[in-house]
Amino acid sequence: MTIHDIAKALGIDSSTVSRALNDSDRVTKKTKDKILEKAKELGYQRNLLASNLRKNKTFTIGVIVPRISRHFFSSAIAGIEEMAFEKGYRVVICQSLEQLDREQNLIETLVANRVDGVIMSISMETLNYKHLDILKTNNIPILFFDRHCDIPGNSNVLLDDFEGGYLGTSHLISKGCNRIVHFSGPRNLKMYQNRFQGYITALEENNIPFDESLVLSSHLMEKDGALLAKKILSMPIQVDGVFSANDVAAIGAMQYLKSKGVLIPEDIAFAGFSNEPTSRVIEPSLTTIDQSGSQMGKLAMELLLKQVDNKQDSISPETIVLKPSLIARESSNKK
Amino acid sequence: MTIHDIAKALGIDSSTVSRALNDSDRVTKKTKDKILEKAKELGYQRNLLASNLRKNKTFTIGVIVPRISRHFFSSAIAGIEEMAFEKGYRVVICQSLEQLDREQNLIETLVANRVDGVIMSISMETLNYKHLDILKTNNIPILFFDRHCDIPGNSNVLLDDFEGGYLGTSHLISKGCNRIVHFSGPRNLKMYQNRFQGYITALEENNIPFDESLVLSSHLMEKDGALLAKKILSMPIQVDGVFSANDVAAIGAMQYLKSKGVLIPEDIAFAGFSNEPTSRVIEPSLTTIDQSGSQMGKLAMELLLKQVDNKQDSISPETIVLKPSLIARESSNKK
DNA sequence: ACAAAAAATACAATCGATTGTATTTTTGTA
DNA sequence: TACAAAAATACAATCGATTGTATTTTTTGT
Repeated sequence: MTIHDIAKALGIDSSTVSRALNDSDRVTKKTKDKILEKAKELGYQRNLLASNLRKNKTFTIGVIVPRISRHFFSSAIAGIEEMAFEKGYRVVICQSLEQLDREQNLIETLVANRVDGVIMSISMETLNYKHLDILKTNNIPILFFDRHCDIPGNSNVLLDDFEGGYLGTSHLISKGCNRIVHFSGPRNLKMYQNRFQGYITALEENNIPFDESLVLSSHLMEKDGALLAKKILSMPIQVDGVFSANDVAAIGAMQYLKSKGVLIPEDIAFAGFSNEPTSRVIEPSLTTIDQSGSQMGKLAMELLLKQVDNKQDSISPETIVLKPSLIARESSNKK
Repeated sequence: MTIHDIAKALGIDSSTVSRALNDSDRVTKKTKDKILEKAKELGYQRNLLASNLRKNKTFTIGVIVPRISRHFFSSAIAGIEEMAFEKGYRVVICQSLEQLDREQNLIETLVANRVDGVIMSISMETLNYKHLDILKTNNIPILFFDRHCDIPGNSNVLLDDFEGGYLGTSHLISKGCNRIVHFSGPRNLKMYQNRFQGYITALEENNIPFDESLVLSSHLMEKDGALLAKKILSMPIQVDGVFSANDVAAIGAMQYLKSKGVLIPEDIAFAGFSNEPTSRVIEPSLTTIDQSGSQMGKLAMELLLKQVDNKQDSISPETIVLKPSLIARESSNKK
């Protein structure tokens, strides 16, 4: 069922049908009505493949995240999708599963599908950005989101991780902690470096000497948290607080410690990062740094669409750094 | 950059270029190599819009879920996407936000984009399926997933909700409950009807009289759970167990009750449905019915692609019903 | 009522790739 | 060497919608 079928059925030309369906003022209302009615009667559905091909525009944005099922990403996607829908765009969502080769493959597919723009959060394996060149070649704007990427000329929507690290650590200090362990993530991710720097700065500002042995790196999974907690208990120093670079590891640690009879927050206070839904529910509820995925998603899409919609007069790239906020809960509520 | 540019650069015809790029054996290896090299040199990227238009096939599957950020759906999507990727398909993910008009809009967009198939979990507002007709008109196979839809001729991948309802309720009864409230969802969703039937059957088998006033319907959000919990406390009957059709509502209720000093499971035992990550962490940990989203997603995609790939000899629709399993935790561990 | 202006519609090229058919080139064999 | 068969390549139509230009129809003013 095409515009030609409608045209034939009415004995008119397909160009008139096309214009009528696009509500052009080059078609009189009478024929417009006739055409619309016939279109409905025949169950016509515009073929966007043809339309997009001709117009060289797809109203589609590609989104690549490491893993859809991570709460932060799924809520970010929800925000991205919502804003896109509002602005008349569609979204193709892909997951890199933290693998560089998948990421590369996805980029190529998105280019082949002629998306109008790309929003992505790079994988942990991504150390260079050669595979992103074809986006530039094809003049497709890209926006990095959550995970920073320092190739110039692109927009970023990020969280101020330094500030988050600083907030979390300062909070613990203000509650009376001064031997604070930091759970950090893979060292190549800027995000974790920044949270770590925030931790250090908070210590310095409060004249607490930095102790290298209190920084424990891992992949920050729940089981890592439990392992690190075990390590804490075997330390010669009496640890009285933990600032974890994510909630998941903090929760793993808390559960291990609780099972060993350690009191939280009295013996060891906790603060995490990300505000996972679980953190509100665990007992004691986990103090954390909020990073509103949905809001970041909306912002990212809005910013990218500004570039997409004004491609010809090339809007200059912009980096938005969102301020995180501390959510103080019971896990740090030392009296 | 098109095949015509490559053709012109080499002084050959674009049809040969096309065939070379598709590795047809109608092109000799020597010219193939020449073409591939030139394609790489010019940074050629196939235009899938044109290709799909010509081939009338997009290798794209549309996925509509109520809400991406719900854990069950995001893990299902992860499974869907993984299987699609493996089979050479792409996935367009959309959320209906439980709204019928959005759902309708999304269906139309997917049809206009000529997706090869649709996987969907209908919204809570969806009471009739007229808006799905255009899929049939356009000969696009659809598979319903998680939320059953009884229009004939389609495949379904479902959980045995009856069995789940039965398992959860029986478990509570075996722990000594006999005045069990059931939190149910919107009545139009078969899923909730089935969980409810499982609840009734478990009561009957244990000679516990069914009491209509113990069935409380809502949208099963966390705040609904809290509201229903309040209602429970004002009931003339002394309730001693709650079987909730999802974890989220159960958690909302538990938190309200805990704040009111009600002991769980001693005063009121709880069982939920879905095995949300939070359920493992709340105290007491929530007994629940497990439904593996990722596995369901993979299965759904595999089944749909069977239909898509053999459209001409119309594979007969199939309904796969997965068996749920009970995860007994502390919230029902009455001694 | 008629020419000129304006409005409505038709014609035809185009987007980029695919594919059936026609033509040219190569290969093998007598 | 010649000729048929086979292989390689070129030609041209097509997918469905859009859009600049040309043509026809209607409207307007005198």
